[in-house]
Amino acid sequence: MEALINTIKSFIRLSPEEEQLIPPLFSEIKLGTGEYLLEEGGICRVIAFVSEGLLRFYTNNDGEEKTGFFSSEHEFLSYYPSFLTQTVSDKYIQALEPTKLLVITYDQLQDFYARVQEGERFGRLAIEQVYLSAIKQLDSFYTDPPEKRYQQFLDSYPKLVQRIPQYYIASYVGIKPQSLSRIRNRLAKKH
Amino acid sequence: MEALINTIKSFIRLSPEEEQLIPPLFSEIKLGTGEYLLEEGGICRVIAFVSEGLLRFYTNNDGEEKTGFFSSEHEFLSYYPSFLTQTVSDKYIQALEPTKLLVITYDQLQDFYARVQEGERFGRLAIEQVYLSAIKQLDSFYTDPPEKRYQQFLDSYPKLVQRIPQYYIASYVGIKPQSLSRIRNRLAKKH
DNA sequence: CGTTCAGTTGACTAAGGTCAATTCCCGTGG
DNA sequence: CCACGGGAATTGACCTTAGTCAACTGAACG
Repeated sequence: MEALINTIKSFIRLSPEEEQLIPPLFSEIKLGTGEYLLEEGGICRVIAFVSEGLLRFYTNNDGEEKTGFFSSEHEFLSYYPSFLTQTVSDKYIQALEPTKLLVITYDQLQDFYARVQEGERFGRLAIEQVYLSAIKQLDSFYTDPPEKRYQQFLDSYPKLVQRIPQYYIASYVGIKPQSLSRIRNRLAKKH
Repeated sequence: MEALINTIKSFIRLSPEEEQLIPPLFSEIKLGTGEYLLEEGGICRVIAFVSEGLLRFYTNNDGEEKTGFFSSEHEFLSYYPSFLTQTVSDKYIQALEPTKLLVITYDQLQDFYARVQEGERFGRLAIEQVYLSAIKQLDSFYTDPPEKRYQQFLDSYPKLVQRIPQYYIASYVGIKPQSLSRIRNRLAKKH
């Protein structure tokens, strides 16, 4: 909870009274490995703050899974297209490790917006952050070949590499596990 | 200007007094075909509302242009990663037709946020919109082959197709003009 | 009528996908 | 302690599709 408040404070100012407001608005959820925060056909009812653990966001197209991103400690996580409009989603958010989350519901977030001076501002800044990283990904998909995307993943998340099975990384990069294996082979030979 | 105010009103409520505030905050810019709203090495200093015309957003990677999106009448347009942080960008926004824009600068937008009751809310909702469409594009890049992406472009922007040269459409779809030509050929033979 | 440039077409290349066999790793049970 | 089972990862042969290079067509414009 302390990490959550500090993270919020890195976006906006919080008066001591406002700080008191925060804990009751969030509740803790625990997920075991393989359990879901969001499943196909469900609505993403919360924004989650990861206190502990690791999750992946993915879609299932005709039996083929595509991983959009991974979220680990001290990151906010949601599927905004479903959360913002409170409509049914076709995406999944799954824990890859035993995970602890602090979650806020849509209604409680509206409450936060109403009662915290710079609440709306926080909402805007937070979504800006998420938006910027989505753009960055989109950009990389447009311009970078799989090999470069893999290397960027290694560079950006060196600590996560050991925690994530290779076939999930492949699906994040946008290729099959076999192809990632060949790319790794090629890269290894370069050194 | 009327179209702009109506578009803002589709997001938030505006009191009559607040409505008066809007026009002075925006200024009109005209661009001829081929002229730029944003060039590489520049900072995106405004958010623009397209009153008339058509623009494309693109990057230049080693002499190869990649088109991110097109914007036409009554759409908001900016390159947020540069605008939000007011940092140098490596992207271009170029008019494909004679174009009229209503633009608001970063400072004037902060003014708007401060003086309009639901201003921050508008900022949040607006960026949410932009974010959702970015996600949709990202999703389509992950999952759809070029052929499908082309058909979706035809379906989504039937009116724009005649206004945009094919090689820009190819670069939007993510392939070379030659490949798009072959895809069009294949599709034509199906009917 | 010739220049120019978008668009098409053809031959060939490169890179990821597919299918299948094999190896590696790790945990379980005899 | 070792043998086995199962999923992950690798490797090989072949396929599919976009990229590349280049020639050609066709329409617009002076």
